[in-house]
Amino acid sequence: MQKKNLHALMHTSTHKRSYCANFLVQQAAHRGAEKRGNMEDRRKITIADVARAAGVSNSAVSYALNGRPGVSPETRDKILQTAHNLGWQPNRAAQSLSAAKSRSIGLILDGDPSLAAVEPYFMRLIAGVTQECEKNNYSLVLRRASTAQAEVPVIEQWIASGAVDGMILTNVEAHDARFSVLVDHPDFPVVALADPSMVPHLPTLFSDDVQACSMVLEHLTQLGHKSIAHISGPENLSHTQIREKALKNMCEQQGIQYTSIATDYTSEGGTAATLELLTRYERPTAIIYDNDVMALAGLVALRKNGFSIPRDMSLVSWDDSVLCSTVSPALTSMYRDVVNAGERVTQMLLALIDGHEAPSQKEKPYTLMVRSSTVTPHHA
Amino acid sequence: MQKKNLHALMHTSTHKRSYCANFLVQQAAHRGAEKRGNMEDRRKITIADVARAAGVSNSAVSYALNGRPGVSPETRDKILQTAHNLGWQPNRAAQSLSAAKSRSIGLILDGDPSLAAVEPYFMRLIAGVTQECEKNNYSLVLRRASTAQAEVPVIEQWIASGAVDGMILTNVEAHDARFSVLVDHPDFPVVALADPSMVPHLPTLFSDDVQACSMVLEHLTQLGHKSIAHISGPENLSHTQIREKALKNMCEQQGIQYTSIATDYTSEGGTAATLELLTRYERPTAIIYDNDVMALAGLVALRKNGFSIPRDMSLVSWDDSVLCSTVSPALTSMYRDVVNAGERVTQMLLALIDGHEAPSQKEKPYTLMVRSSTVTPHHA
DNA sequence: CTGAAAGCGCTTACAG
DNA sequence: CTGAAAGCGCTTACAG
Repeated sequence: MQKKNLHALMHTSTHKRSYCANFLVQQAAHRGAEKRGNMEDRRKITIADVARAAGVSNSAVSYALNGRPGVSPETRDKILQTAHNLGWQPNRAAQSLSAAKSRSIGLILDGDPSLAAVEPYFMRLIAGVTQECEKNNYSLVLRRASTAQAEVPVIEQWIASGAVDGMILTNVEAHDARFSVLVDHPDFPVVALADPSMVPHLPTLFSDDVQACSMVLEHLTQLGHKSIAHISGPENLSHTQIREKALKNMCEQQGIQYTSIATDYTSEGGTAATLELLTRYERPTAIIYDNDVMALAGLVALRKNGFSIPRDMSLVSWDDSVLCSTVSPALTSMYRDVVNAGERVTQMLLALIDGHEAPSQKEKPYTLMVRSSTVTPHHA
Repeated sequence: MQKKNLHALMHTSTHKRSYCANFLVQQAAHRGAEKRGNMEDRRKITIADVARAAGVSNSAVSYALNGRPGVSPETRDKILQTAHNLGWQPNRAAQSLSAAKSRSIGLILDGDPSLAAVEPYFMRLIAGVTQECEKNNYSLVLRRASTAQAEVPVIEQWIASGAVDGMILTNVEAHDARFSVLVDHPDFPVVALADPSMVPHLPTLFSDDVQACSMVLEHLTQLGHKSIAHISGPENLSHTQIREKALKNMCEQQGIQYTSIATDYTSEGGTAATLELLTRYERPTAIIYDNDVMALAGLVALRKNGFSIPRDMSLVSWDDSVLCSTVSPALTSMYRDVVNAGERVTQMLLALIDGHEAPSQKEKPYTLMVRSSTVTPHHA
């Protein structure tokens, strides 16, 4: 039925490109062949098929395919050969059921992952995670929830259903709603991307945001800045809290004026917070933005209000995307290798799944990319 | 036991620091307690446990939980209640094995998904796909390959292992290496995100790039442009070919000078192509970029060469990210609802998996976001 | 070194 | 309306 459709479709499109034409002929031939043995073809090839073809028992096949002792070298070769010839692949569900392992790990996208400001982060993280998964023949199972709270049932399901062997926890919040499920199941492997102080009961891969803060501050104070503002992400995120506290403490210690506004990582939030800063009596001479989208928005907003950048205001962006290096003036920013973090957090999780220890680790340090948006302020 | 932990946790969390310390102590206590009943605790709850607790047979439980006839209303209620009390969740592997369905769909990230230029596209697509998956209780399995060619073994494995019930095909190329595997398995559900003319044997969800081209051209010609350049993505992508052909044809028909340079979607590529354009004898008065990263790079490069934008050159970006609306001048760009495309392509795939027809569909039309980067050229 | 058999947790005809 | 039993495809003690 389907096949007839395809046929018709193909024949009518033959004059489009001879490439298609050829393709279609092969298609047709192939389909013709298929019609015959269809019912039989449908069945997937199992270990029993291989056993029959090789003239051995199922268990011999299993041993051979899993590289275990119990078969003679010759038998093993013969089995491997016929398995390959038949195009056998282990049935995932059967393996999982038998082993009580899914060979999958889970990641839940929370908040709005299509929010421009968080897209690059998640995508890079996923790139790293999948990269490492491929190496170990694991799959990444991706699900989605609107809030940390909404992740709870997904996690419960994962644990009870055995759909994944472990998971990666991102966007940790203070008093995170997910903690209690995880505490109830201390043997479910989990690695968090968060500061250990915020997640004392789980191994974490953490970025050294405190050190990053001190790098930024050192850069700015060396240029002569005495009044600095911080336009941050959402207050309840552990990331935000750590940066906020670190910057505040350091500024106090060094006698630097410090002010901050928490916002939401969006372009609009960045614009609004920047404008709010300008209305304050004492204006800062430098602004640190918690991401690049807000930094760009700030740059544009400042210009519209007659500021020349970097002359009248120095800007630092916390995330370093192409945007920072492409825009003019290029933005000084903190670079963090998120792809690598994805790889490492996956390594840790797989170690945990394999029953090893996975002590918390530090990410590669941030790099401060000094570009054109930070200069010595007027009065200095 | 667990509850006590949580309780304690909450009570102590009144002041920040002691929260951590206390938590650890309880953790330790918890683990200690675990050592005893470990063996029993480890076992997941199965249908047999529920049956025993409810005093019925396994099959009765199965019927009740799956909402099938075969159990009396009272029995059903009792079963559902005890299942819930015990925290039963179906074991995924067992269900998959029995049903020969994984309730998962696959997506392979190819090329370099952490390439700045493709990050937003993939992330939005994934956001849409997972969104729709959640609604239908499906999972998204994500894997990674460096090229279309490298996807082939992954696809073969998926098909033979039953790891996923179907897949979404992206970044289709001319003479795509993946076609032959898919042709060999015509019953494996696949939906492509590509123009039907490039994938005659698969249902597709396609954007109307031809219409989009005509919108852009109409906008530019109405402003008075007579010479237009196109800085495109990689030549072998079906997307690129379609846009290229459409723009070329339309320009010819309307007596507009047309030139194009294929590049790689990167910022560097955009810069280089833009500069190359400037060296040509006849300069265009407007440039269409195939993505926003290149458009921004072009804007900056033009400025560095003394061009005032939009006065000396009109710019159009094909993708509309925050970048386009935030930068100054804001870039005129083509908006495409990729999240929605992700949802719809998933709907199509799930329909196919359920044995329904899934005829090719058109995406929501592009919207031309007219902003400040396109104006009437000097000489007009 | 090899084979017959039980088990993983679910579903589903098939008898009662 | 309900229960006993076989089966999905693999793994793994356990006999030979």
